[in-house]
Amino acid sequence: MSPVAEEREQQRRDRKAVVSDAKRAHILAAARHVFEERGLDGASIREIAKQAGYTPGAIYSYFDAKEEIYGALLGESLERLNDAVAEGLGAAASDRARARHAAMRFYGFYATNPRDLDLGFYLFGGMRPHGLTPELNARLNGRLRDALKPFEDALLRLGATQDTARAEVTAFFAHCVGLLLLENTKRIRMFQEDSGRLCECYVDRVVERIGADSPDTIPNINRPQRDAINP
Amino acid sequence: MSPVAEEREQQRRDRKAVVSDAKRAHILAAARHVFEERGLDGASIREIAKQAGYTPGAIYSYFDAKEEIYGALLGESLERLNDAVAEGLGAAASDRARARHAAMRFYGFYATNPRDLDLGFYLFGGMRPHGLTPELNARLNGRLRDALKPFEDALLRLGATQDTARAEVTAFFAHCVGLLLLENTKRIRMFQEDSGRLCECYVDRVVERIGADSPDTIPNINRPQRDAINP
Amino acid sequence: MSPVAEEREQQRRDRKAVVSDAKRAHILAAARHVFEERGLDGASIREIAKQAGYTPGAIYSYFDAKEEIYGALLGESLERLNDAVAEGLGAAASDRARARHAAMRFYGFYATNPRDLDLGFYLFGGMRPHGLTPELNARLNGRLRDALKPFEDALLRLGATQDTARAEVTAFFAHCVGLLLLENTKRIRMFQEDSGRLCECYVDRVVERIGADSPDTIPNINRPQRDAINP
Amino acid sequence: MSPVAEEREQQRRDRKAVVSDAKRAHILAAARHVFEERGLDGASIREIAKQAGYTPGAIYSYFDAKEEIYGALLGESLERLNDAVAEGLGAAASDRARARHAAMRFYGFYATNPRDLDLGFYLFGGMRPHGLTPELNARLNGRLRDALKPFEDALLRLGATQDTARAEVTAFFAHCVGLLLLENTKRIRMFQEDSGRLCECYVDRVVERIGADSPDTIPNINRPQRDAINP
DNA sequence: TATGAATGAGAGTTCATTCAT
DNA sequence: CATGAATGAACTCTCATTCAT
Repeated sequence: MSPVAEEREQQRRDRKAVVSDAKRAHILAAARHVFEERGLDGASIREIAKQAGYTPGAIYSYFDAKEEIYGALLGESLERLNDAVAEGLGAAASDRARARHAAMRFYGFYATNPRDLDLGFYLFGGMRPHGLTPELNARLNGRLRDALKPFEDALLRLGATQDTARAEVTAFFAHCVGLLLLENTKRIRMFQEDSGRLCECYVDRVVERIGADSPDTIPNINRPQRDAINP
Repeated sequence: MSPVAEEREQQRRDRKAVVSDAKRAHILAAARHVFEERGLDGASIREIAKQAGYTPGAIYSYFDAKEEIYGALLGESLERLNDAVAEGLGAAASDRARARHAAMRFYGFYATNPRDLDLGFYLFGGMRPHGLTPELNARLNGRLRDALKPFEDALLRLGATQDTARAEVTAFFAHCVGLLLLENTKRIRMFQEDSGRLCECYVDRVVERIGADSPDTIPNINRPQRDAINP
Repeated sequence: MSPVAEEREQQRRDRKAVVSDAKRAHILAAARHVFEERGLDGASIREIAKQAGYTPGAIYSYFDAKEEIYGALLGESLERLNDAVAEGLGAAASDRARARHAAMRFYGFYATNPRDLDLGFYLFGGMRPHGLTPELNARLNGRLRDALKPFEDALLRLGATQDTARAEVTAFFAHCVGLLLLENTKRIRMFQEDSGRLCECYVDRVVERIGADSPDTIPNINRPQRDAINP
Repeated sequence: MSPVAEEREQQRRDRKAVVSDAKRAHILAAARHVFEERGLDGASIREIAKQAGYTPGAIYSYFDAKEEIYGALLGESLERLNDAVAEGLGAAASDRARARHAAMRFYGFYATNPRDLDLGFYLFGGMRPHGLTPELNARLNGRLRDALKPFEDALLRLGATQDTARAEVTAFFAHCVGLLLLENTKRIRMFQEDSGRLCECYVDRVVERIGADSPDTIPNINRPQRDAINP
């Protein structure tokens, strides 16, 4: 094939790939939509296909199995999470602020997009052979950790040891997840509390504890009373 | 009807009710068993009936719908939870100890019986028309709060205000739930942490914070270092 | 339970069992019908159910899997085969006649019911996990051998050794199967031959060969020329 | 069009035809491969296309339907069968040897390539609208007969009449097919016999019977005992 | 010629639920 | 009270085939 023809061929392939990717994304969007409306169990291939304007069989041109769709959905979700955490992080004026920002952004992402949390737990929980290969699993795990990295880094900068930082991040993650679940299932109302405020409280305490010896560049005038969650 | 006949009729009804309750309990036990072995999705009416020694149709003599079984199961689960939390509580030598005991027992129950957590979240999450009437829902909510009451009471005794105690209990509940979920989905391994230890840490901090002015009757020699989770 | 009640209960169970068996047989008949009309591949659960006047799911009250239907069909077929072979065998006047009768009845059964041959080969060929358990397989194999037993016995009576009899039976079985297949696929026409006559020829030769030293009680006047298939 | 241009056009057409035929053959080879590995049912157009390095749609440039592929495959198979039978036939030292050679080669081909037998029976059995036109059917039938011709000729040379030869060939073909089927479905093991030996036995008997009056040029010292299959 | 997305039909199977008995 | 057959809808997934590009 002549170089010219080769290039044309390449262009054609690219064009096709672009279209194909767009359609895949479209199906994924439909899947997310269905999933948001009817939950994970209600999200059948039929329903996803219908939403996307396809027949069920057509879906299998883009995904090998239903679980692969979920895998892709989770991957996408984690990317958005990372983006959300990173956004505005550079503007933080101090390590304390960075820690708070990173943590609250993490929380905020899932507070705003509750279905992404379901997705994460469903998939991280138990997956069928297809869809979540060990490699994909590792990659997704990595992206989750990535999203918590900024918080961890800030803690380290505040003087925490590696071990302490890791433990605090883990505990924070758990706290977040718990609050979010309570929020999603409306359980938090039962306790007449606001999960966002509780999370902020928790993060502040962690930051105070870790950064006790590291004077904040901008003194934290607004939050003097930290003896109890509810002053 | 003569008073005598009326009494007899009542006795007959009572007898029937006792038998019926026993059978209901038996089916519930079977359901719990199936549910523990195969998870929520794997637990079909057929399977539960088989386990209980019945045919599928028979189940509907005792429960109106599958979800009602789950509701009953959750009710039962919450009773066991309350029992677990109460057990040995009287033997605690101090309010600090009572607080720790109540909290860790709560955690321990779900750590030991992970399926009960699933159950709780499945049902508290979203339920179909049958199965979780508002009244039942309220009752179950109440029992959940009951299980956290001992912890709350201990905090109050340690000097917390009503608001603080409620907030701390809520936050603790969330923390617990988060840790347990991470544990169940093996996510906690990802962070190379132990959820039990993290929970203990969390509880200790709460107790220290609240009980700062209330000297423990038995000085807590074994846990002097509370500056960081990972010393 | 009183003996009377027990007996009644037993009767009720029997009645139910009879009805159930009849329905099972009805489904089997429908399956055989579908199978005869559309072949093994065309015989879907849906089609069988429709034929039997059921919805697809109902079939699974009687059979655990599609292949179990085939298994049952084959079992039934082999019973009919055995019956066919046994019929009129007692009336045979000599061992030679018995041998001929047993062999030709075997052939005749499959010549008359070509689908039963398909069934046998499909199932004996390769079966999925369900439907043809090793035990069932062994039982079916046994019934097939049973159907050839009368022929084998007759050969033994005619003086064949055990080994010779077994080999002759095997060869006869193969010959039969080959002829029947050619017949069913109309290949035999291609050769302008009649498979029934060829089979008779084959059997006669075997009988002559084995029974050479064992004078027939009724001299076989009608078949003097055995030098070639086509005299 | 000028004669020159016409010739050029013809050349172009020829070139195209050659290329097309080569690709067709390539697809056929892929189909055979798939079919050998996964059987008739497992051989999907998708799989064949993948093996051949094509996409499913491309296959339809060369074959109108899946069944046509099978038809072509069978045609090819029969050519190979004819080749196999012919090979080394000239070296046979006597008519008896030729007969034995031709027959056992026929048997050997299918014993070695069991899938070709499946193919033959699948197609010769029942075919859908496409794939096996009467003409193709006639041609394939012809090739099958061709493969049996050498055996028939040898029998004629040994003195058989036309009718006898045809009948014997038919019977042999059936015997072969039966043995091969028993072999393929492992049924022959059930009888603890070896199908190859049984076939040889059968052929020897036919040859002895037919060639009784025609002394073999090379006396058959090695096979003196022909009174029973199992001496 | 080749692509590959898309169709439409269909496969086996499962399930909660109902209901005559 | 208990049975168990039956429903009807749903499930994921596969396939031969078509067709615009």
